[in-house]
Amino acid sequence: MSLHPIENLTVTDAIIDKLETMVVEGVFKPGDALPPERQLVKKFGVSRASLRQALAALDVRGLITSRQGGGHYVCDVVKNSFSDPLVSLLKRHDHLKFQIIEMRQVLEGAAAFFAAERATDRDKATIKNCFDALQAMLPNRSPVEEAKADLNLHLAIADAAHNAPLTLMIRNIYSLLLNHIEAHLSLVSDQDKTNQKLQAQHRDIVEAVLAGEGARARQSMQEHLEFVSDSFRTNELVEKRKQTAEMRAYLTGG
Amino acid sequence: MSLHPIENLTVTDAIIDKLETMVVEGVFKPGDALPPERQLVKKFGVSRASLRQALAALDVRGLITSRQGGGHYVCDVVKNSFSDPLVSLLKRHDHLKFQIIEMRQVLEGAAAFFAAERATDRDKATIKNCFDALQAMLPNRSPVEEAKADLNLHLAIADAAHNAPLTLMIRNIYSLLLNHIEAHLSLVSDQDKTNQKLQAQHRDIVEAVLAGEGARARQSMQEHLEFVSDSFRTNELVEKRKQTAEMRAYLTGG
DNA sequence: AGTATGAATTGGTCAGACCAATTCATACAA
DNA sequence: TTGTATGAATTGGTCTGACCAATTCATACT
Repeated sequence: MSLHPIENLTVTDAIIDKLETMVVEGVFKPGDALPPERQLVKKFGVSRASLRQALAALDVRGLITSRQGGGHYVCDVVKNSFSDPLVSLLKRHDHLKFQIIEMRQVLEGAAAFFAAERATDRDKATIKNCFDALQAMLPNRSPVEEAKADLNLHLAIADAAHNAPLTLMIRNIYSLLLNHIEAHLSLVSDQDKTNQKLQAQHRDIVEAVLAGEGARARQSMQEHLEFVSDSFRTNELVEKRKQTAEMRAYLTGG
Repeated sequence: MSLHPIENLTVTDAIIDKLETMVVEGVFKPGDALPPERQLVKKFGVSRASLRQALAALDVRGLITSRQGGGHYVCDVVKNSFSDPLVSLLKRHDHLKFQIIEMRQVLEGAAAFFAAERATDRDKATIKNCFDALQAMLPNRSPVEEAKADLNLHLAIADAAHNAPLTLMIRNIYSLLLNHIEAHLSLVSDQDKTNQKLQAQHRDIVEAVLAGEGARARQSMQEHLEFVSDSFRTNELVEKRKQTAEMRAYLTGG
């Protein structure tokens, strides 16, 4: 067993490649323990430092997990597709979420402004349809469907801004925040007061856009997102309290 | 099952978290070199092995790249999910350039607003230094240097907004438009009237930011970029006419 | 002035030691 | 027999210090 770093310049990269291959080829199956570090070191003829760097890399990639005193274990590789650096950053640095939401206010505010100034008749029809669909959904109370309809309205407005990069960016932000948005909407789905406010805000935005009043459209959109952002924060606190309660129950109840 | 991630038990994880935070917070900006390993070791009070394991993890995550004998460099993390699609779009459709410039107005306007509201004394000092440097450059008439100083001022303001995603996005847009910006600045470098206006606009922006007047900062920034954008268009037309003339001469002259 | 050289800097690797958590065989007790 | 302590062996986590290899940069030379 020889490690020939041909394309890989560093020993560490070669080890990563080797181990990765072995996992993929099924030499080590999911759930299996890797041989102990000191054994791998002998087998590969490398230092423990290099080996451990490689193992750290594989850990980050989600291929293995490690337990001190236990060993290194091959993971059930499932969620590897979600490897966007921003996603993982977002999970580890929660405050970034609110910075992104802040940026969303800026971008969607601008989109609403441009939409009011540039929307074609076709755009306006689409926006109105989305709004009607969202409104017709009130008696339903299906958070998932409502979230989808809500999203459609916002995207219709973004499209009407006729600025492709802007639309693209707004879509990206939505995909980043999708989980949070869905969670949030299902939390507030039974709060009548909140829902009424949201509907009123949506109506205001749509009216402004259809009337071609750019400044008012931007203003309404930003106030709307400000409200959503606040609700976000509030319900996040509620969620944390719930988790605390569950944890307490788990620890005391056995 | 764990409701929330267990505390960081290992030194390596703590280092990863630390460095990640520093990158995200903008302590190290994209393209910057990290301090040498031996220096970080002293600063963090950890061993080089642990530090290097953390660096390996950040490398896998795409936050940094390393060159032997060179150093560790911060990557443009947001590039992947935000501006990559933009690059291909821009190459395929040139007219998108002006839509991107439009978005630049939106983003930098917001950045100026936030900067006015949030800039620390340190931020303000940096902004003022950049402005002074730009102003001191007038007699020089070196378009390249002036472009760089101009860029620095805008980036300093973006940093002062204290919104990491926003800052990165503005940086990305600059890297997208860099060629265009340099070309434009060398075209207008001998137009005294234009330069005077640009200086006055910069002064107005800086004053507003330093005075903490958000609305005025945004307004000034947007007017400034509107002016730049117009100049862009004009000089592009000039350029096209030149090309047309050359083409005609080529065809008729033989 | 341009270039070449070599020392200093900096990342990459290695070796050996010790610490901390886990594992597991053994001995003991119910 | 079964369950449970106990403690040694195993195994991952960390530290130290040394050396190698690529890069960088100032210096001297042409």
